[in-house]
Amino acid sequence: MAEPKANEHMEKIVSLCKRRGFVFQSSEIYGGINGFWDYGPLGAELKRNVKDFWWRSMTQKREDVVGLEATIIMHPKIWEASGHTSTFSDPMVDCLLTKKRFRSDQIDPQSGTVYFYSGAKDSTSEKVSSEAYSVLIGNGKHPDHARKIARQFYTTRGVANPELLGERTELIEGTVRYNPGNGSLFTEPRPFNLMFKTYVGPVESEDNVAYLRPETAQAIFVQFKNVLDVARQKLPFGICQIGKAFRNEINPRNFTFRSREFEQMELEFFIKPDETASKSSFPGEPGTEPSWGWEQWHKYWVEERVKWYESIGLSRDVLDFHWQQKSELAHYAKATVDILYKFPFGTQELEGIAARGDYDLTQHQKFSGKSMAVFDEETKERFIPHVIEPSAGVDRLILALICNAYTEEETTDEKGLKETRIVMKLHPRVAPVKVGIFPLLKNKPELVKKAQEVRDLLRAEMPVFYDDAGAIGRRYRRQDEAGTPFGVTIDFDTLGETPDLKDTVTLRDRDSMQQQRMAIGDLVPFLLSKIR
RNA sequence: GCGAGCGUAGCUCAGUCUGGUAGAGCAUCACCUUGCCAAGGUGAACGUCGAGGGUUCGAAUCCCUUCGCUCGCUCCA
Repeated sequence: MAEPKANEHMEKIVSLCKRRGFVFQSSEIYGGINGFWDYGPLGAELKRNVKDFWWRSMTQKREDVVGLEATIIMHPKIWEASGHTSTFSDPMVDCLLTKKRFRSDQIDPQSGTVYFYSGAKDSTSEKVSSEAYSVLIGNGKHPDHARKIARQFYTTRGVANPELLGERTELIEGTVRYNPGNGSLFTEPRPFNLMFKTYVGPVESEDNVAYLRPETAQAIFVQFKNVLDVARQKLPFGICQIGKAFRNEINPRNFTFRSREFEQMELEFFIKPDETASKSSFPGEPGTEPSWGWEQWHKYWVEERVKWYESIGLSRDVLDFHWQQKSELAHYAKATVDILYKFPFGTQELEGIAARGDYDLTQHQKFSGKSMAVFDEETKERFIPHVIEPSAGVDRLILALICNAYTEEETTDEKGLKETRIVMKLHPRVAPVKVGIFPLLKNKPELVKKAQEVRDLLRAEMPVFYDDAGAIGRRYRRQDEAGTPFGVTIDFDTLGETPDLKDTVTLRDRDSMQQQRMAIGDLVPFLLSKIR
């Protein structure tokens, strides 16, 4: 049974997240709030490290990508142009019999005879349902069709042997209130707006409705021209952004995986349309070939992103890839590749890399009336750029890193007793704390003093954690759970008990538990080489 | 949103059926001990039993409502 095991595994991870301060439930003392999560001390550092590393990799280390930080609340027209206002607020209905959900605007109007019932009573017990119900059947069909469906419905309402009450019929035309599949009545249409709504200004009127952005991408598109004007970039080039987005999810699930408030790291990489690109000069610098068409750029970014995940410890064998079929593609996309991680609760998406064509800029040109076209000096052509969009969810990446790092190791101690060592094998680049610093013994002031000197030396360069409480092994194990990749212990040799070893410390590796002797002066360069 | 299960200390859980003023282990803090891989000693702190309401002389326990979590369905432009 794989299922209970996966749950058990996930529960251990959730438990560790709370115990060590990676993730807390938002507003916990008030009972929590569904779909919102906070990061504790270790989680906040981990997330910051991931975002900083992404930002450095995407923009600071590249010539051809610049950054942007836009507001969460933007002009509501943006969401009309992007299609979110219409597709995010469909009225939905549920079939009362099968519970299947439909968009009420996609139901084909039907005609026929409606059989109404006021309720049903059980023929063998006293049980009664007084819930009204009705069934639509095609004209000329036998009434028993309707009665059969109605009896099924009342059975689901707890009436085991329903005897239908108050039957009456009515001819009806062009209704969308009944399930075309089985004739069952739907629930009342309920609006489903996945965007969080608010009002700009003190008056709550329809004129000043605004939305919390459901994705960060649109901000980049609407500022495209401004960035192009100031950034001294030529196509192809990109604009990236890290920021919060909000979706009022129907059903948040799987710990932080699907939250209502989440953070995205997105790049919109603008390229020439294939016709223009094919006339452009070749070759350029690696990663900036101007003559590449969208398919080459798309592949390029998929590969870049996979390499990036590898560089923070998510190797190709824990990732999975899904090239979306034509039928799965969103309305704006020419091609989409999902990068997925094998979570304990299933293989789920971390990032989507979409070739969006010129859909977004064209929409904004249409809705704003402002030209989004650029002029290409080389080919003397004007065109609306096309876009490749690698869009990653930060919070689900953090969860993937945590799941991937969580390791239980069976070890045997000196007495031959089996014990479990829990280690968070986070990549040193993203680990919240880089090094733990320990005096071998607390009750020897010389050791403590020297350890504090080492702490101060290292603290200037990286996050450190100083601990002198309890046995040394216990302190190592505590840092194992926090994911701290290195431990430095100050012992009597550090103080010069063995003259050759004066001013050296033991450096313990979290994953192998191996120790090596290192001069204090070598610590900073060594550690920096591991964490950068 | 529907259905099922669950909610007691920081964590894992016992106690709930059979109502009588709250327990264990681990973790935490202090001191001691500890010469390199946790769980030695002493002491301390920690829960209005998810919340609200009801029944009762008395509710963690029974009833109702609600919030949260998990699973299945649904949803995920």
